[in-house]
Amino acid sequence: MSETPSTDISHDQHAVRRGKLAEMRATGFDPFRANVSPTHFSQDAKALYVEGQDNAVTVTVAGRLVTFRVQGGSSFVKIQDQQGVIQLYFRKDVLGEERYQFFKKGLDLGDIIGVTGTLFLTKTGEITVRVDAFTLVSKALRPLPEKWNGLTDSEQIYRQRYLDLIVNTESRNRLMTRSKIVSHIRRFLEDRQFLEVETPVLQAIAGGAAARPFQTHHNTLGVDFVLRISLELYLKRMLVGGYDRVFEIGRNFRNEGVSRRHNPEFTMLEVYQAYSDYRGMMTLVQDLLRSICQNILGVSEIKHAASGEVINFGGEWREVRYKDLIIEKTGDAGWFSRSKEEKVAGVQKLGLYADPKWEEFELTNEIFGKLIEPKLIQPTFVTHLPKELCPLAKITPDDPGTIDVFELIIGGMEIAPAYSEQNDPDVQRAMFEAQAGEEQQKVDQDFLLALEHGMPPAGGMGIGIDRLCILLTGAESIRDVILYPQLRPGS
RNA sequence: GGUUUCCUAGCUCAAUGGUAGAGCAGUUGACUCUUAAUCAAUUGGUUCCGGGUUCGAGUCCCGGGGGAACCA
Repeated sequence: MSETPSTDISHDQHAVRRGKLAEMRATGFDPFRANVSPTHFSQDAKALYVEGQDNAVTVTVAGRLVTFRVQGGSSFVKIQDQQGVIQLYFRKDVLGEERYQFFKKGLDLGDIIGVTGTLFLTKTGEITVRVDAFTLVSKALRPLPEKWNGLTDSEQIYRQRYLDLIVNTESRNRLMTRSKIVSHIRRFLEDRQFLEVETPVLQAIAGGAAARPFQTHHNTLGVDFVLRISLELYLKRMLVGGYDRVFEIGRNFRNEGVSRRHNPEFTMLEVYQAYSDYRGMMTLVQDLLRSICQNILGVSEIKHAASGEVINFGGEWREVRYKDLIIEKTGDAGWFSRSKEEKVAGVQKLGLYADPKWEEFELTNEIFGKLIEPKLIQPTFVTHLPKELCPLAKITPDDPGTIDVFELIIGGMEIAPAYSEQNDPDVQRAMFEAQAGEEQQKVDQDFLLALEHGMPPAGGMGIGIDRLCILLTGAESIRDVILYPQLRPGS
């Protein structure tokens, strides 16, 4: 007799689980061919419990095993579904020897099961399902991350988001809040008779913003395309087409840096309303953000994660001119009539890097971006921006150097820019050409043709959904509010 | 792109240049109201990869891969 070298696989959780699966299949049960019909989600089920009436209500619930406590002939386990966690109580005398043994030995943390049973209250006051019958409907062949510390390795959190969602309640809640915010935005706008539309991602010219686009190619047409960097120009064509209130929530792509605040693909909301203007957009965005706070977060103020300051969404929102903020910061009432050399010196004096090659408005905007914007924590409408910053807005009637726009800053971040949209095709063409001259951008002639057919006066607004979610969920990074942030492909 | 920093068991983390360890998870056993259940026993390592220095490298050096923070 040769002794068979019994290889100890007890340390290899993957192998152990595969072994359990093989055993089940050998007895004629394949969990991957089983299913269950849940009658309730976990929290809905718990809500059915009537005080003092144990085992009166029968439910079927399903989810992933996240806690497993065997205690001889009775066991408590917990399963997790979309709504959260519910405790289950398994007893040998209810299930019988064979099924109880299958439960004890066949199941592992991470498995997905369905159970039918009755609701009761444990000694310690937790509503629990007393299990009469159960089915395994998916075997987890890999173990879950540790239960107490969860998953902390940021790389694994992003690459295997599903594990993060299973194990880190905070991530789960934060990303679910994002879904609810987006859904609420749709409802809010639809209630105001805005129509949601979808416009092309593949575009011949990347318009509506200044950013480096991703290049791609259509084989059959034999044409180079870019992925859109903005939604703006196609939505405005909708205004020409007679859709007076439109919006799109869509992905934009910018081939630029990746950071805590930037992902190469990000989600924008853009809204256009005919016969409105940037002041109308102020009301709209205030109402929208307050509505999200009330209905989704259930609050009227939130704590700003970075500064610790409490941001108040109620009350009057501050409104201030760009120019006044710059003068205040530089302490120079004559800043805007200084020469370029003086501005370079002025920027450097404030401790910032200033490139002499920059345009004057860029020098000034460096001060705004680096020293002013990060300090604006409470909701602030910055108005009357220099016209060079955006070629798509109307010039302020009594100040040809500025445009009828605002930038809403909250928590030191630009949350929502809005314009009185330029609808004069000739002015628009001149602005495009001036910009094209500087940056060698192609002019979107097709858009100008549309404007020549007549676009109603309109207010337009954009909201960076990712940044809004950072703000409202107290996240530290854009990666925490994007399910699958961009990473280098793993090895 | 630059600077700094991190990568050790399935997960969370230890380890003066000198025998790679702990908790959880896993395995075996006990336990019919547990709450990070408890108790007893126990398995588990290409220390990200490739070189180098050294009697000796998880640790020091060089190159590469990936992550993070700050800067651009």
